[in-house]
Amino acid sequence: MATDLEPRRFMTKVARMYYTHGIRQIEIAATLGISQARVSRLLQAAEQAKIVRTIVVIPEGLHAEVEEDLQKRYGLSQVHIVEALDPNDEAGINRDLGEAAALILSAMQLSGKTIGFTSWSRSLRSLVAALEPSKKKKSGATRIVEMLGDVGPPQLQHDSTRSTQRFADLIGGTPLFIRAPGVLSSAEVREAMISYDAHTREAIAALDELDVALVGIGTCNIDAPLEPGGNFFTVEQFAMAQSLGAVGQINLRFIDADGIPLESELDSLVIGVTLAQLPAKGGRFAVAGGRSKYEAVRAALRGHWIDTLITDMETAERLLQE
Amino acid sequence: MATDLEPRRFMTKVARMYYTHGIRQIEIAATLGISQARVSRLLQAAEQAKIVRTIVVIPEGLHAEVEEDLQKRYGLSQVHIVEALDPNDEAGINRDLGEAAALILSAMQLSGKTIGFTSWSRSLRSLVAALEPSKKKKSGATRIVEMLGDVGPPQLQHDSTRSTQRFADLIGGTPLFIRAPGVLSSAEVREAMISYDAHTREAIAALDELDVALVGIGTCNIDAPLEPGGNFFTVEQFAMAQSLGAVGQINLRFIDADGIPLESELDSLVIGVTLAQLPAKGGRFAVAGGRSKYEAVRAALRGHWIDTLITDMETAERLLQE
DNA sequence: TACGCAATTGTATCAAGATTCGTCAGTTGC
DNA sequence: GCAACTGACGAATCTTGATACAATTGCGTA
Repeated sequence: MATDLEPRRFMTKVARMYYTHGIRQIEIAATLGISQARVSRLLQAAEQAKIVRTIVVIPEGLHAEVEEDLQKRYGLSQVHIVEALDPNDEAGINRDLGEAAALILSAMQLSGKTIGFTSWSRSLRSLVAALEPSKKKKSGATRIVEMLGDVGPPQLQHDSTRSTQRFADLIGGTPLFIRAPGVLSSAEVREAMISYDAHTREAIAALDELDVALVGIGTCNIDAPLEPGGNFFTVEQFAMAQSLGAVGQINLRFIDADGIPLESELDSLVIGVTLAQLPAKGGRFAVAGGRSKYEAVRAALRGHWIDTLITDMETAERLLQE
Repeated sequence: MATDLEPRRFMTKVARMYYTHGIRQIEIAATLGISQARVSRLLQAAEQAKIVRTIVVIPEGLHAEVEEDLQKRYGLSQVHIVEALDPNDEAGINRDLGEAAALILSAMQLSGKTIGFTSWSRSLRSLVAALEPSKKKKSGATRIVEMLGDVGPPQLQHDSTRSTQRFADLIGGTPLFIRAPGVLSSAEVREAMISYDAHTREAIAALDELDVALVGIGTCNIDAPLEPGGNFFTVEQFAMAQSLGAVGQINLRFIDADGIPLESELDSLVIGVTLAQLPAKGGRFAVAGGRSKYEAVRAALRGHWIDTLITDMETAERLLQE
């Protein structure tokens, strides 16, 4: 009888009985005339189908003190701190930061804005993975612009493109892709690449009109999934940047320990946002944490290249020391 | 050290480990050096403290067909249907409807609006009970206006006032109370009561500027927590309304089976919103269901006094028959 | 029609999590 | 200063929920 309800309906019914009304599985089974095992499985399915969502809200002001200190110290508009489970597990930290960032972002008013996105950043891809679909009205005026061309191996490029697409879908905007390598072998090739593709030109033009930028902060090393050369900097180029004093980079624009941009011929090889193009105060987001990125994050803060930071507790505390 | 911050922090940490990372309670206990029992208790506490929220999303379009049919049939802008566990349990239905309505309402843009609220309605009080605090910026311009004076015993009046207050808090607006009985013994007393209190006058004035109204739909009987007489209609008055053809009432304004307002001297005894004051199309909300209210809901729909309905499946299907 | 394969469901069992109960530390009151 | 009280905690225990496995159903194919 009740069994001939459509599966989704049935799942919802059971889920509501279990979670909303707090009825035990056996009782649900009894009233519906099915076995307890089935109830258990239906609940699993409901969770799988995202009918049931269990979220852990990080209470506002949990880390209020540290957050405020950081805000004052570096003149930031917003700071969010996530407690890391294991300070050594950078992948885990990135996931956690991404989730937190997703919550923060979904609470923001983004429609109509032009949003720069760095799809190769792991933490930002985590963000997208954690974003929940919201039924906000789609606004065609909202644009999601990639802020850097492709970097790394083809697999990563796929992931990146999918992230941008999904991000745009979830936020209800139009994605603008940069379908060109992020790093090229010479300034001439770079020019050629830009003139080559209309979509890319459109995206690059949009970089001048960013309202919000989700930037990636990186070290001066080549991280795991990236490969030197090809469409990325070579080991030598990184070494050269370091010899100029670079301690980190923001979307592949190198900065020194004080956040001063280090201009070099490397800049002319990159297809992507420049530091000067970053939006005005209030729209410069970074999601970055973990020990390896500490120097880079500090430099970015010192240079005021970001004003909204989502990071882990350990990094936050180190940023406050000295 | 920090007063009650430490436990919350701990709860959050454990909750994140358990729910977000899916670690078993024993393992959490092991890594944190506490017992499994404590982990279990912390998780309960976290749920209690609303740090962990488990919500059952009613998938969009689950009842699409019935909802659309209802929309067309009665010219409604929105219909939401909730599956009732037990069609006989009116209290349960009200809770369910309230929860659903809370979800819908929280997805709406309400800031800056003037919102009429009927605090004695059980389903609307359920709505408030189910509303989650949202960290939307408080807008002083948002006003929550009571649409009816006090009815029923003192306890109910307390609950009503608290509901209105809480609703205003959660939505981020200012509450405007009507601190006067909802039903008076004569038109003269009514006038006197209105002129008596400045707050009440202010609230009543706001009723002319409603953007959204959350109305209560009622039968022509005296429901459990209400008492005849005093600040409510007497049995005789209800009987009189029925003899005029009333099958229900919207905030104590009687209507017949076709939704035609039944004007009588009873109207001059009520301190509250009039049907003419209801906002324009799109802002007339009703949360009502259960067998007893069917006639009244149908009448309200026929008269186009509401255009957004949240009801239960059984009522919805009955509304589509005949 | 019979057979085989896969998907679905229930039974029995096992693991995970909730709860009971006794202990202990910190408070209150006399 | 010493009961009596209160609340937090962990070990043991009991309950609840997940799962392995078997039975059953449904369906396409020979």
